[in-house]
Amino acid sequence: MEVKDKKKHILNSAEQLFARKGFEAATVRDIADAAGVNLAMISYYFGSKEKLMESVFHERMDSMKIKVELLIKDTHLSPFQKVEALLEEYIRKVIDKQAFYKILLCEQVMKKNPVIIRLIRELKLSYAALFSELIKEGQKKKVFKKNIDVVMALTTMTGTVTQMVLNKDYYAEFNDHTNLKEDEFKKILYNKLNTHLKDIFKTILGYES
Amino acid sequence: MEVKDKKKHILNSAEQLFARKGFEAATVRDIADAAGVNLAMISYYFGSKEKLMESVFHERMDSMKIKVELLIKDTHLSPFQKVEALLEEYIRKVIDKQAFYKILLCEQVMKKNPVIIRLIRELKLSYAALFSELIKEGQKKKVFKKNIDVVMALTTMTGTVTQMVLNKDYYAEFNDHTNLKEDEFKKILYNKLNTHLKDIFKTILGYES
DNA sequence: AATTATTAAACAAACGTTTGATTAATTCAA
DNA sequence: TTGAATTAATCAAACGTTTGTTTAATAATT
Repeated sequence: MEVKDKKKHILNSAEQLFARKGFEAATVRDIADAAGVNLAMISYYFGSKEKLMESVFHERMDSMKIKVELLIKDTHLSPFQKVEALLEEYIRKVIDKQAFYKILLCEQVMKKNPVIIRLIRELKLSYAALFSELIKEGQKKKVFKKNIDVVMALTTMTGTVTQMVLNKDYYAEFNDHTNLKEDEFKKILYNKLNTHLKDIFKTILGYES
Repeated sequence: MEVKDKKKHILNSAEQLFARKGFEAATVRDIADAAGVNLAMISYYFGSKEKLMESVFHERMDSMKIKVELLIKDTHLSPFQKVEALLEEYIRKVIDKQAFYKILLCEQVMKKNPVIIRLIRELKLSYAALFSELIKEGQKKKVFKKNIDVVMALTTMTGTVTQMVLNKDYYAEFNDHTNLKEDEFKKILYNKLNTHLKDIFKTILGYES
């Protein structure tokens, strides 16, 4: 196995175990075993357990950033269609990368690792900047109302989706989806979150379809 | 100091440290030091670190349950006023007990301790039952629309409030509230969440004021 | 020949828990 | 109320594990 593949294996195993057990409870021995590599390779490749966590973030954060320019500059889409696209992409990302979003959540609670805190901050600011831009455009075109609270709106978006990832077992139980395959259930979850948040954002933004 | 007071001291310190550092990273020595008691007292009183965590949950969960009967049976309130009351109480609880809600969040991610999982499950089911009851009443009186997704609605409620607790520093920064006293900021947070969620729930429930 | 990758073993530190001795509080017959 | 007997509370020290990390030897690659 190549070195790059081995590193990726370690990162994947670390991501899964950090999400399932938390940073402290997931031992480097757990991670090494899960990745099928020798214990010492983790220090050899990443320096330390802490830096391994930072590597997970560096690796995964990139895929979390939303293609800003593509969305902003697309003249074929209305402001609300752009917001819809933002919602859709965010929901899809979280559902696809549930493990990482669980880690993200815990790190936001602990606020221990300064490198990670900065990365999260940058991600949040980029979302806020993009969303502000979309809102301004909609307000200029008189389809969004004034005095929209950007942070509050994003809080509902991220909060609803994140909470749903945590509650999905209850949701499946409540709606008799326990016998569904994972992919099918994910699709239902995605659709449900999509229509739900779209409706909510119509209210928040003042848009009427 | 009396034994009961000492136990409460330990529970408080444990709650704070579990919220700040997480279950694994918060050591029993940390907790004992913070509570001003000898290390061995924690095993002596609570049996183990795990059972200490369970005691924190048993102690705090009670205050989390919403007074169901009082709300349901109050004939002076309209269905939406009851939903408003539910929202208000939930927001107030989370803002007041932020430390515990952070622990709650992490435990929902890890799902490690079976005792705690069961407690969380019971809490969620009690909220769902109460909320379903309110919705049915509103539908019978023709002020709420049909086909309301209970889990989804509650997910937005809990998700928005929980996420705001995590994002409150960004919120303060964005809205120039960094120089406010904690109590004043809490009040602003409470009011903002209240109006925000009230608006959202008007959409979700179909109520028009 | 020189660099890189891999390993089993060992490292010191920190962990939750227990021990055994000591002190404080409570019980209860005299 | 007294005072010995019993129980409960407290503590410093030590327990055996487990932790993340390092070492030093070996294998593979360049």
